Amino acid sequence: MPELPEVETVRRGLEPVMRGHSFEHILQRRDGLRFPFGKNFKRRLLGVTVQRLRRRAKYLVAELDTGDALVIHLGMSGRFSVHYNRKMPAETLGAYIYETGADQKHDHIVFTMSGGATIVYNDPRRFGFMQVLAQRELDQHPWFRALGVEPLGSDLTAEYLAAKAVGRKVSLKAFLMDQRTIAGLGNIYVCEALHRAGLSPKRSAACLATVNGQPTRRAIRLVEAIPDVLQKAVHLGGSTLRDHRKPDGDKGWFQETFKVYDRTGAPCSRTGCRGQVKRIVQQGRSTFYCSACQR
DNA sequence: ACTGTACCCTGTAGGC
DNA sequence: TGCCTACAGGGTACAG
Repeated sequence: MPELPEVETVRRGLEPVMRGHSFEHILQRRDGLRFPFGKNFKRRLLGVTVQRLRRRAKYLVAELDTGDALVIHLGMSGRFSVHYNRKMPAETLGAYIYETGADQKHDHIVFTMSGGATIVYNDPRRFGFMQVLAQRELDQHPWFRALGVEPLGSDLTAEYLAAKAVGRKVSLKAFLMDQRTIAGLGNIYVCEALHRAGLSPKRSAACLATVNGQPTRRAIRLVEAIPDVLQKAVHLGGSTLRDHRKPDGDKGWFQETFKVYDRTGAPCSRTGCRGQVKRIVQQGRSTFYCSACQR
């Protein structure tokens, strides 16, 4: 579900209720999600203060004053909701659910923070996961070790992409979906960025490699299109297809501006292009693109 | 080393 | 109404 813009939207919603506050109560309703939470999950959080909440790729990282970090991945259907103005001991979740009409069945974790906010993690498919890890081991942890550059920083350059693409026969779609290339892209934003860059998702990634030591125009177009589409999406609170919600419950609105994603059969929106959006399957996932203007 | 497929899990939409 | 299939924003294990 959540790609970089959705995770960043969640981070912005959680930060004000987590930063500077400690975990007062934790209701843990199962042993784990995709992976076990870990044996000392609650013990390493209770009474501990969150110093800051940052994002790396599609991970949320709550840095704690113990030197630990609560690391969270939302998988496909994970979402957080924040409830203010009511201090709710974890034991009273039943009452909370009754009051709010929340989905009890898939509410897996409830944090009650010292500042008074109640934070509920809901995840029907349970592809999400969270664990407490030592901050100093994060960089070498399998979840983080091989991640590529952040697309919104200054690290994403045509030269970087070109170097990564040398000799790669995989499709551009698969190349950009790979978190080792660029961290945080997913199906929606890869499709949208490729359309904006005018590149076919079927083309081999090697087409981005340098020619005579110079970055290709294709690589340059991509490193412009990717941050552009991500920034606009963050600005609109991400894309809500079904699950994604900001922690305050609002939807994201970027889906209203999709050029190709989930628009099979629609006329291509590029000025002067008379093509229409096609759907194909690559790596077992849908790809949406315009074969007329994406070459 | 690289590439593609199957799989984890639940819910929903669409065809019949 | 029900049943069936296909598909969904993610990542990983494995086979070739």
